[in-house]
Amino acid sequence: MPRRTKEDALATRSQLLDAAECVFSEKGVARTSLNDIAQQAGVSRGAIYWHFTNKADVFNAMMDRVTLPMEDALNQSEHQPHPDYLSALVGAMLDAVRKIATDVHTRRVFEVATHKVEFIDELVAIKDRQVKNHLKIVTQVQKAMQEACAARGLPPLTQPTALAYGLFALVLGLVQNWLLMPDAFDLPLTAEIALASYLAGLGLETQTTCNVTLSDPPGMPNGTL
Amino acid sequence: MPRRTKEDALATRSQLLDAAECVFSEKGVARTSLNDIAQQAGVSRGAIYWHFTNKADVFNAMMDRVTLPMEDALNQSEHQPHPDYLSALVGAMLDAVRKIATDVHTRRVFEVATHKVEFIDELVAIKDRQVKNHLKIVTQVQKAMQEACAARGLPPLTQPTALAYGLFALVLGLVQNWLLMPDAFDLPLTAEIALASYLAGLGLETQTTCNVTLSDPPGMPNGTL
DNA sequence: TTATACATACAATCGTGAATGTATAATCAG
DNA sequence: CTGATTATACATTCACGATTGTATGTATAA
Repeated sequence: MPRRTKEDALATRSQLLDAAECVFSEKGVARTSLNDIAQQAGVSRGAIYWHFTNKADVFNAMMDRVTLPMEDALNQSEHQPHPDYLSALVGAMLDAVRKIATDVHTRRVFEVATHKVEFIDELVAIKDRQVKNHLKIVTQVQKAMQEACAARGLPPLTQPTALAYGLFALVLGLVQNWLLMPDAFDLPLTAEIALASYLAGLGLETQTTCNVTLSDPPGMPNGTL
Repeated sequence: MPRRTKEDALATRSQLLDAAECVFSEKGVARTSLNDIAQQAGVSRGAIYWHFTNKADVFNAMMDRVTLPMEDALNQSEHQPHPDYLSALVGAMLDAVRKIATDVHTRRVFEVATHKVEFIDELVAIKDRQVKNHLKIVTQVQKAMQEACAARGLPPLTQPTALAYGLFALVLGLVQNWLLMPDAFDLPLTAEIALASYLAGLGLETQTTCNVTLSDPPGMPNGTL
C-alpha cells in the first residue's frame, strides 16, 4: 500500500533514522546492511533508497539530526552578548554534555560517532565538520579566557593556545571516557567539577549552575575506584 | 618457495602487522580485506591464515604489539617507588603522549584504534581492556593526588574522583583531538602545559621535564587559531 | 492522469574460510 | 655426515553467502 501522504513519508524517514541509530549502535555502521535498518524500521529496503542514496547518506542525515541543533546552540552563545562571555561558553559546553548524558538520541548518536564508525571515504565529510567545529570552539575558548583575564585585572595568560586546547580536551576526554564506561561516573557532574577546577586554577572562576558540595555526593560511585 | 627459516616466518609475521597498520589506517578496518593486507605485505592471503585465524586476530595482534609495552611502562611507574608518586605517574603519561606523537607505529595504531575501527563483536575485547586500563589509571591518579596533597600539607581534595577523571580526560582528550588534527597543535608540549596548569591549580605542582617559556614558542602554530 | 512512495525482483560483485598443493627447512635414523 | 621423512610456511583454488545498486511493479494521493 504505497503512496502514503506526505506526513507519512516524513514519518517513515524519521523512523528510518531512528532505526539507523539503534542498529548502528548495536552492530556498528560497517556491519549493518541497509536491510537491517529497513527491517528494524518495518519497511523494505526500497524505502531507504527512496529517501537516501546509500548508507553514508543515511549516516550523515542521522548525524545532522542531532548535531546541527547542538552546533546552533554553541554558535548562539557566541553571538548573544553575555556579561561574561567565558561563562556563556562554558555553560553551553556543559549543556551539550548534559544533553549527551540525558537525551537518548543524542547519546546513541555520539556513541556511534565515537566508537561505532570508521571515518573513511564518504564519511570523511563528517570528520571534517567535526575538525572545523573543534577548531572554532578552541578559538572561542582562547578568546573568552583572555578577555576574562583582562576583565578581572589578571596578567595575560602565558600559554593561551595550549590552555584553550586543554579546556576543550578536558570536556572532550570526559565525554569520550564516559561513552566507554557510562556507569563509572556521573558525566555532567564530573564535567562541572573538573571544568570549574581547571578555570579556578587560572583564576577564572565562572558562575555556572555548579552547586558542588564539599564531599563526593552519594550519586558518585566512589566505591568503583 | 615456501618453508622459509623460522626467522623468515617471524619476519613475514611482523611485515603482515606493518601492512595491517598501513592499510587499516588508510581504508579503515572494516573495509580492508585480508587480500589488501596480504598484497601490501607482498605475500598471499594464505600467509595470513597461517599466522592468524582471521582479521580480528590480526587487529588484536597489531594492537598488542604497541599497547602492551605502553601498559608495562605505566605499570612500572606504579610499582617502582618514587619520591613523588604523582610526578612519576604524570611523567609516564607524558612519555606515552610523546611516543604517540613521535613513533610512527604507535601513532598509526592509535589513529586506527581511535577513528578507524568499530568496537563490535570480536573486537570488543580490546575495548574491555581499554576500559580496565582507564579505570586503573584513574584510580592511580586519584591516589597519587591525595597522597601529594597530604605530603604537602594541603587540605584533602573535596572531589578526588572527579578531579582524577578530569586529569585523565585532559590527556585522553588532547590525544583524541590531536589525532583528528595533527597539524593544529604540538601534542607533547600542549599536554605538558595543560597538565601542569591543571595540577598547579590544585596546588600540586609536579616536577616534570616541563621547560615552558613565558610566551607561546615558535613551534606553536598560533596563527591557525 | 500523473507523480509519488514505496515493495519486489534481479544481476553482479566481493570477501571469507576451508581445502588442497608444494617446496623447503628441520629432524632423525643409520 | 647423509639420506629419508616429516612438519612447516606459505600459495592457489574453490564454493558459498552476503550486500549492493538498479530495474521494475504498483497502489494511491495529488
